[in-house]
Amino acid sequence: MEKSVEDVLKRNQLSITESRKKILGLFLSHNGALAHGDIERNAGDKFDRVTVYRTLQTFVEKGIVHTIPTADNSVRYALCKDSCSEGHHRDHHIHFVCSNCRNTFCLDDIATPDIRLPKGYSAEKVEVVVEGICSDCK
Amino acid sequence: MEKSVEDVLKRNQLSITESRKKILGLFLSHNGALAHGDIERNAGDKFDRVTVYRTLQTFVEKGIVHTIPTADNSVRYALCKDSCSEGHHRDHHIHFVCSNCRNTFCLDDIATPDIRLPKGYSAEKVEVVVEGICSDCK
DNA sequence: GTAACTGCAAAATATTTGCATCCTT
DNA sequence: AAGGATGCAAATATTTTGCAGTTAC
Repeated sequence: MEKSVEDVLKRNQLSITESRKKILGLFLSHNGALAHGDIERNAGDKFDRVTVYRTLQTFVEKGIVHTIPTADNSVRYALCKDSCSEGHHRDHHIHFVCSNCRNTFCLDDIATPDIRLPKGYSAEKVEVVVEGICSDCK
Repeated sequence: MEKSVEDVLKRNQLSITESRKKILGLFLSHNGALAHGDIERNAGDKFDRVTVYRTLQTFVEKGIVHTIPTADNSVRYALCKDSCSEGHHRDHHIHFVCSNCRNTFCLDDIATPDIRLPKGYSAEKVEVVVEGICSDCK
C-alpha cells in the first residue's frame, strides 16, 4: 500500500513528500469521496491547510483525483481510475451520494447513459449523480 | 411579465418586495441558470449582497428555483418548472452547461435516464449534467 | 399595527498569494 | 546544488448572523 502510493506519485512525476503520501493514502484507504474538511480532519494535525489545498489541486491537475459535482456547495474529490491520465480524464462513470451516511462513491462499473439532446446541442461530457441509500445503510 | 412575477410570489405566500421582484424577473428573462455573482452584477447596485443571499435561499425553500450541481465550485440557480412545489421538488430533468458560453440551461423535456444500480443501492434522485456546445454556440 | 424584509456592520468560513525556509532528487 | 514543496502570514473572497430601521399587508 505504501508502495502503491509512491508508485502513483512517481508515475505522475511528483516528488514523494509526506503530505502527498498521507493524503493519497487517505483516498486509497477510504473507498469514497473526500471533502477538503475530511482530509484536514484526518491529516490536518500534520499539515498546513494551505498544503492540503495545493496538494489536492496538484492531484486534480495530474488526473489522480477528480471533483464530484454536488448540488449543495460542497466540493468533494475522489480517486480517478487508472484510465484517467493528465488532460484526458474519463468521466464515464456515475457518482452516488448516500442520503443517510452522506458518503459519496464512484460507481465505476456503471456507465453514463446516452442522452438524446435537442437539435443543435452536442455533448462532450456527462456527469451523473444519484442520491439514495447505499448498500451499507439500507 | 411584471404580472407573472407577482403571481409567482403570491402563489408562494411571499410578500411582494422590490428585491424579490427584481431577482425573480432576472430568472424569468434570462432562460438559463444564474450564479450568485450574475445576480449581484445585474441587480447589485440596488440591493445588499446579503439580501441576494436571503432571497435566493427563500426561493430555494419555496421551490421557486433549484440549485444545479457543478463540478467546479460554483453554485448556480435555475427556475423550477411549475410541477415543483415546496418540499416536492421534481428533479427529473437534466442540466446542460455550454463549454463555450458557459451558460447553463435546464433541458426540461429530457427525462433523466433510468440507472441500474448495484445490489443494495436504491435511488431517490438522479442529477444529470451534460457539458457540451449549446445550440447558440455551435 | 404587526410581522416580515432589508441594509449595515461584523463575525465566521473558505480560498488564494507571497515569500522565506526546508526537502527531494 | 537546484527546483520544487511546505509553512506561515496575510490578503481575498464567500457566506452567515444580529440587530435596528423600513416596508408590505
